[in-house]
Amino acid sequence: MSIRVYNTLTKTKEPFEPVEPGKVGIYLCGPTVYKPSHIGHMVGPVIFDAVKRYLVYCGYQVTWVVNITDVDDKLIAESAARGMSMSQLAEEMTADYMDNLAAMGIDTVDHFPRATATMDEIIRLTQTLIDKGFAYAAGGDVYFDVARDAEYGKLSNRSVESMHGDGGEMAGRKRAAADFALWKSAKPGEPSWDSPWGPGRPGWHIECSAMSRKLLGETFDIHGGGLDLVFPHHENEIAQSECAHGKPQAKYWMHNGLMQASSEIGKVGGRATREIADGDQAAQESGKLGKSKGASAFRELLAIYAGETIRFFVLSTHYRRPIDFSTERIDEVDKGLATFYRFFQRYERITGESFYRLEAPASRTAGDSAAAESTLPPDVADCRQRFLASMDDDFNTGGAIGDLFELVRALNKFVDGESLEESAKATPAAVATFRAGARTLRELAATLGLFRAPPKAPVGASDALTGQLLDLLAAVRSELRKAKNFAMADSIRDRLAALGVTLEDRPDGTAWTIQR
RNA sequence: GGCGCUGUAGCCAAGUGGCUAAGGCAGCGGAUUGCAAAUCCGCCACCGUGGGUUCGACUCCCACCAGCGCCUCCA
Repeated sequence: MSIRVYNTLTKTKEPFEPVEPGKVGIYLCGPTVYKPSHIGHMVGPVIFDAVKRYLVYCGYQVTWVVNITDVDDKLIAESAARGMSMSQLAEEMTADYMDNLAAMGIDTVDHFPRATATMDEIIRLTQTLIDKGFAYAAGGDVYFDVARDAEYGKLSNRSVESMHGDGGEMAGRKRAAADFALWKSAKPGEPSWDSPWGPGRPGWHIECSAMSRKLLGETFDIHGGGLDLVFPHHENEIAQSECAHGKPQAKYWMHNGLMQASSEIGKVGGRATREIADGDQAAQESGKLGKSKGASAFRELLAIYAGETIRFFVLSTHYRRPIDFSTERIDEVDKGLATFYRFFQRYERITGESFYRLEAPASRTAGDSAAAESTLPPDVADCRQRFLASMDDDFNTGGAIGDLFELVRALNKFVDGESLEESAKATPAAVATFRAGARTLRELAATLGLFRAPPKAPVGASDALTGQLLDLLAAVRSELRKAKNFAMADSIRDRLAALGVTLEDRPDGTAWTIQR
């Protein structure tokens, strides 16, 4: 009954044991805020939100840090192109990022440190590396001397010799092409900070070393990020932090697979794609989102889908696997998600209370004793065990969601078997058992950040008059059905269906739902 | 070229050295329904190809094929 985590550093699943018993520090590489976020930027936060919730559920005290890199060459270029200051641009894009996180229900991040607010620590860390002989100043720049770090390359499993880059535009100042900048001198007109080496700005990787140390300490538990960051970003971060501190930076390195844009062309198959790929612009869009011009802003996606739908979509696959992004795929998981929402309505019909107000155990131990002490519908306890086993195994959210589907089915089956929707047949004991089962669903889903609040009502449904009119139509139709005028009753149902309203005739009346 | 990942039903996707290989979407039967919807039950996979290890592999090893990522822009 212990959690196991896949560690990029060792390429194996390891038992999860925090550096300090009971406490967990997580650092996730956040965005460089120079453009609005796209769906790829949400993958890590969604996954680690679930990781944190699950760890908290398991009794750990978790501190989760997501950094905001608000100084960088890309920010300088973009702000210049837009004719605004770098800090203005950063502020705007940070707000966009925060809005997106909020829409996704990601409210578990404890700290959002900004690079520009960590400048003292960055400069001190750079100085430490120079003092210890791991870095050198050259013409206002400071570079990390890769040759001095015997362990360089251990994360991405590559040797310094194997790197045959040209060293970039600053190659002339570097001792070796693989050396990377800790500090970059400012060109005229660029934003800059004073430093012992003259005015300049931090290199790309140093800010994460400084911020993680500041908030989580020299050695913390989990460092996360996209798979694309393994090299060079995390490799360099490890080099900086570990050479400066003389101890491991993070115990576990977790990397999530990347969201890939999937176009129709990309799906045609290997050969066809190959042939097209050479010259066709569209074919290039079927690839990595970060590079793709086709990756639209995340807020546009949120205009179509509820945050919960996207969360469900991301979590339905194992985090280390790449996910193909397509609206068809999202539509598909959305249909599965609707099964849960229907169940919640069913729950409300039976118990008279909202599923969302159901109090469930917030910790695993509380859940264990609740499961042991209360009478549960058949299979519910098994589903719970399988769910926990899935999550324990490297946060297998895909498997866990499968277990949730089985749990709902067990609950629905119980409702059918006990005729709980017919008040004459529903016994208080059976309702209590049902409620305990629903509580289990709520308990487990909460660890994935699912079903915390009712989904936003579709457009129109929030309009009181619309609801009243639909109630009226349903009532009229009920009269028609009683009078055996089925032709007219069916016509109403068909015509409402054409408008996107589904009617369900139940023993106790007719329910309507508005499709998106 | 170097490092690494993936290949499971029409589609998406978990998973295990050996009972009937989760789950979702789609489809097809059935129960239920005035008919539907919803719900429940049932059906639908020999796990890329070829070898090897083993009493036994989808699961381990090798080769091959296909797709993908990284090798200093990238969550």
